[in-house]
Amino acid sequence: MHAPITLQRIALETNVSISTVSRALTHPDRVAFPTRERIRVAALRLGYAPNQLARSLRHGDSKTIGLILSDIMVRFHSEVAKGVEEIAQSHGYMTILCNSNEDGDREAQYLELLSGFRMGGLILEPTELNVTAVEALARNGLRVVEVDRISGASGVTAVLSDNVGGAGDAARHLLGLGHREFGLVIGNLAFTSARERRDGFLQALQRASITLEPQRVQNCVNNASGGYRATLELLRTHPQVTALFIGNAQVMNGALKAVRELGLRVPQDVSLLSFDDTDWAAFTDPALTVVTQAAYELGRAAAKLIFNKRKRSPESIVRLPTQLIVRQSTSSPRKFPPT
Amino acid sequence: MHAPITLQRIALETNVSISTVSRALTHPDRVAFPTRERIRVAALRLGYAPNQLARSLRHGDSKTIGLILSDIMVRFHSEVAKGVEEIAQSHGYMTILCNSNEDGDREAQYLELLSGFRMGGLILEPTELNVTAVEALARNGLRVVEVDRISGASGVTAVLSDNVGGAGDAARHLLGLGHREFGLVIGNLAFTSARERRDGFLQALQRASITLEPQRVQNCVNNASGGYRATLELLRTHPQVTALFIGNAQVMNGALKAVRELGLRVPQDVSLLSFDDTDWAAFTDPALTVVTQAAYELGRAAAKLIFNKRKRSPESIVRLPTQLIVRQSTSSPRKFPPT
DNA sequence: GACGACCGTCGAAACGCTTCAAACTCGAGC
DNA sequence: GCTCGAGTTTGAAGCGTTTCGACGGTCGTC
Repeated sequence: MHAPITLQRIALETNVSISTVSRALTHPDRVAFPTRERIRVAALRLGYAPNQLARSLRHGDSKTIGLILSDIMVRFHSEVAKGVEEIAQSHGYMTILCNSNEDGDREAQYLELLSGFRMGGLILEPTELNVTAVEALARNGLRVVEVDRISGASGVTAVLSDNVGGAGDAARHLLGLGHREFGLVIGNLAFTSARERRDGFLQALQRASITLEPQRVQNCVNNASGGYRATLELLRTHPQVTALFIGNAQVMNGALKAVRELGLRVPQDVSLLSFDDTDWAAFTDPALTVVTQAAYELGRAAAKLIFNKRKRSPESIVRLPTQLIVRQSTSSPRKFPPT
Repeated sequence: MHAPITLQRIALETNVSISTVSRALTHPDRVAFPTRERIRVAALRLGYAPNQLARSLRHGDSKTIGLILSDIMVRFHSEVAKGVEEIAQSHGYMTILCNSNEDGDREAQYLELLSGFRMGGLILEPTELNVTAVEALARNGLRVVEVDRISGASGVTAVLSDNVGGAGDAARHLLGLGHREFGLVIGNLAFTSARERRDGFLQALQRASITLEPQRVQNCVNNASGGYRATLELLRTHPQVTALFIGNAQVMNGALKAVRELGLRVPQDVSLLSFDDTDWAAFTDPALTVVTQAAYELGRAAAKLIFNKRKRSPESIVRLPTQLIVRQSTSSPRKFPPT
């Protein structure tokens, strides 16, 4: 409960001025050796830790970057977070993590608070509700990088998965197995990532001259119960479906539950393929065929854009490839063999 | 790239002093209505966001709490993080998240940096390598709460699962099924959580007059490959084992892989029971019997201790109950029926 | 009509740090 | 002996905010 140690205190102990203490600790070479040592030792003894607030205030930059995620408990997001944190740490920056919970108000609140921290940069998984606020930050010179999806704000860069390509791979895999009756439980179509996955899948089908009625594309919230309900609904109204493309791992969780409850066997009765790999995808029954995103790399790439002082190319979009991992949840359709 | 908006700027625009602007925005009731409105409108128009650094410097407290986790990608940890963030946010605090990766140096580095932020509190999953640093922080008046495990530092409080009780439940469940030949793949025994789980399990066995040779308790690093190797080793040297108690979900992941590779059927050949529930535990083949921790609640409880200004009871330990969830990975032993 | 009370506003100081220009110290050079 | 300059150290200003004591004007009261 002592008062915190300041430069002032060290100055008193060592009989030099505050400015000398400051320079001894931050630019040791510009201070005579004996003085420098005396100060160093005193600082160590007293357990001096520089007040980062004062330091940042003076510098006008706080050596932190902000990270606004929708839900840290979702593995994809935490993987992004770890990538960001990794790069930030290697540049001596700290990461301030905020959970928006896909809530526009909360996101707005964080945006305002973070902008008051004079951060080195901001990385976010945006909702589409605060476009003007984000644009304002970018216009004020803050580096903003969107990840996973884009809000449409101008002046920001983005790091995204190649959703169209990944979904296309998924479609081609299923087509190759002979499927012709598809259903999509795509997640929340409010996000560009979901829309891109849908479009990528549908485009690939179209090349094979297959079009899908809109009712076969289920929009739902990005969690297990959303996926559960949407899957039940889709399979109830379209029992002829032999292959389900699921938009992300959270939704897949609910889809699995639904399929089990309906007593459908995977992949004999219905093939299942989703975006996002997880620790457990290989251990589920059956092991899941997935399109995996390079989440960790997305985070790293986003953070690198913050620190890449050179290239000031606004509004560029970086796309990272996805990868199809074929396991046991997809196979040729039994109900409706290839025509 | 405009210079950031400051009180000064608003003062100029509205022809009042800086101090009046400040009061108009933070204590509106102490400023005459017309002035207050003029200022409010100007601030809004200019997009003023208070410089939190200056504000915090002045206040001597930065409205943030620090959170040092070992690995945000592990679900247990991210769940804790979300709980912490939830409570912090409800108190108007931001959470600064740092990943120590179980690396003592990195933890030390973060401890120093964070202490310079004059935070409202610090929550960490401690290694045992920085006890003195943590004690110093606590002595300086910083509220420190350890979560999941304890470092032994004095002056800090802790929020932990009832590991002994949970492991005891696990043991009693397996004993009840008739198992007598046990093996433990407990994770990293450097942590109190792992030691408590081991001890809880062994104590329960002892009550049933069963003692375990030390070789049947495998220490390993807390990740899938650690669990994989340890499980292989254990089952190689003790093929008579009919039930495996696994220390956490990461290790369980590797254990599952090992058991599969050995061609053992679960639960016919070997029963599997681990700490930590996950999204997927119910979907693995077979669905996993687990002892689940209230991770989210652990995080919330830890954060509440930070904000609980009243009770200044140092070194208290809060224990949260665990729950045994019986699924299909445990059954009566086939190889060695109950004696 | 003068005095005190009160409301609203202002100026200045302070939070802890960095940095620039100025000042000091010494020894070398003439 | 005095000057000059290199090498060190110092004082002061300023980052943007909050807050305290002071100040000026208005109004009620006697």
